[in-house]
Amino acid sequence: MSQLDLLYRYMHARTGLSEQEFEPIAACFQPCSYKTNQYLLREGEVCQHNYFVTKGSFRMYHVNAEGMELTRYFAFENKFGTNLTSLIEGSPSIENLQAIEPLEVLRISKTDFFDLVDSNPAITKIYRNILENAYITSQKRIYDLQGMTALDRLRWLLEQYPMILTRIPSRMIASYLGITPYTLSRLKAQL
Amino acid sequence: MSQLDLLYRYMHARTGLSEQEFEPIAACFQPCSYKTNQYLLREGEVCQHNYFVTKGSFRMYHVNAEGMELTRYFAFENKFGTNLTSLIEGSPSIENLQAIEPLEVLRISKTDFFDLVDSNPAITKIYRNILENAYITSQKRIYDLQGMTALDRLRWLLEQYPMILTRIPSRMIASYLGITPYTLSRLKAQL
DNA sequence: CGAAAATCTTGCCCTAGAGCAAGTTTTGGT
DNA sequence: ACCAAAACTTGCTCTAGGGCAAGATTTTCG
Repeated sequence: MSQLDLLYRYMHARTGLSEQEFEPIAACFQPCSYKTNQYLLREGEVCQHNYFVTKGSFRMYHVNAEGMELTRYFAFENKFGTNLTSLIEGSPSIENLQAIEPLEVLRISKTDFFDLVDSNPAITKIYRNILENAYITSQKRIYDLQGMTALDRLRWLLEQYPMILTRIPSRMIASYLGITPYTLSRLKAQL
Repeated sequence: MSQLDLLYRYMHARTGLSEQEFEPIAACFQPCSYKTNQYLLREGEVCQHNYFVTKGSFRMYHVNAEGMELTRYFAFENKFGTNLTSLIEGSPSIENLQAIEPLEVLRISKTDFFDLVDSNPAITKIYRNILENAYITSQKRIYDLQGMTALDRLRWLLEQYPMILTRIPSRMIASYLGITPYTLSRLKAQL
C-alpha cells in the first residue's frame, strides 16, 4: 500500500471523493522522512505544513517555564498532525513536533492547504472534520483526566492506545499524563 | 443595542457580511431567556441548539463517576456556546448547560445551523472560526494549566476574566480549576 | 423581614504524588 | 561487540492539596 493510497483511503472514507477528484489534491502532498528524535517543527518557528503520518509516529510537546516537557498529542499512522494554532494564526509555535520512531509523512504546505480548504469542497469537509475531531479529542482529554488518579489516567491511556507502552518511551508517556517518570514507573508495577 | 445587533456585529467582525446578507441568517435565530440555575441542556439529552449569549452567562459542566462537578467553560456575552460534541455527533450530551445569571440568548436549531454551514459561505466561515477558537482555547487550557500550582491557575483565570470572582459562585470556579472549594477559599486569602 | 438553606471560611489531619539519590537496565554510536 | 550515555526503577522524605468538621456569612423565598 503506497503512501498516497493511505491518504486516499483516509479522504475517501470521510468525503466519498473519487480517485479523479483526489488527483489534484495528491499533487499538493510531498513525501518526507524523519529519523527518530528528529524535529518536524521547533518551538518559536511558524508552522508551515500539515502532516499526514503513513508510518511511525511523532509527538507534540511543549517545554514550560520550569523546563518540564509537556506532551500533548501522539500522532500515529493515518492521522493528520500539525500545530493547528500556529498554522491557523501564523503565530510562532509554542510546541515542538518530534519523530518518536522512524517516521514517514505526506506533508502539504500551509498555503496549499488553506487554498484547498477554500476552493475544494472535499478538503473543506476534511478540514472541518479535522477541527471537529481535534476539538472533541481535546475536550475528552480535559474531562476524562480531571479528577482521576494517576493510575486511572494511565489505564485510560492504555485503553485508547494499547501499544503505547511498547512503542513510546516512558518519559513521554509520563509527560502526557502530567506525572513524573518516577510515578509512572511505580504505577507500571501496579498494572 | 438589540440582541440581533450584537449578533450582527459578531458576524460582521468575522466575515464582513452585509446587513442584507445577515437577514436570512437572523431569521433562523430565536430569542430565549433563562433564570439563574435554569438548564439549557441536561446530561443525557441530545443537544439541539447553538446559543449566542447577549446578556448574562451560562456554564457547561459534567458530573463525574464520584459525583463531583467539573466545569469546563463559562459563556459570557458575545460568545457562542453549546455542547459541540453532542451537536456534531448527535450523541447524548455528557454535560449540562446551566444559566449562572439571568440569561438572554439567541438560539439556532441544529438543523438550521448545519444547513447554513453547508449553504451559506458566511456561516461556513463563522463555524470554522468557532471550531478553530474552541480548539485553540481548549489547547491553551491544557497547556497553561498542566504543571501549574493551584494558585497559579487561579491567577491565570483572573487574568482572563477579571470579573469572574464577583460574577460567578466560588464552587463553580473551583470546579473549573480542578480544585476543591476549600482550597479555593484558602487561595483567595493569598491573592 | 426573618428563618432555613446554601455557600464560604478555617483549623486540623491525611494521602497522592513530587523529587532526590543511588542503583540497574537499555540504547545508540563507532 | 563495546562502552558511554540515556532511560528506567526503587527507597526515602517532603509538600500541595484533599477532606472532614464546625462555625460564619450570604442568599433565597415565604
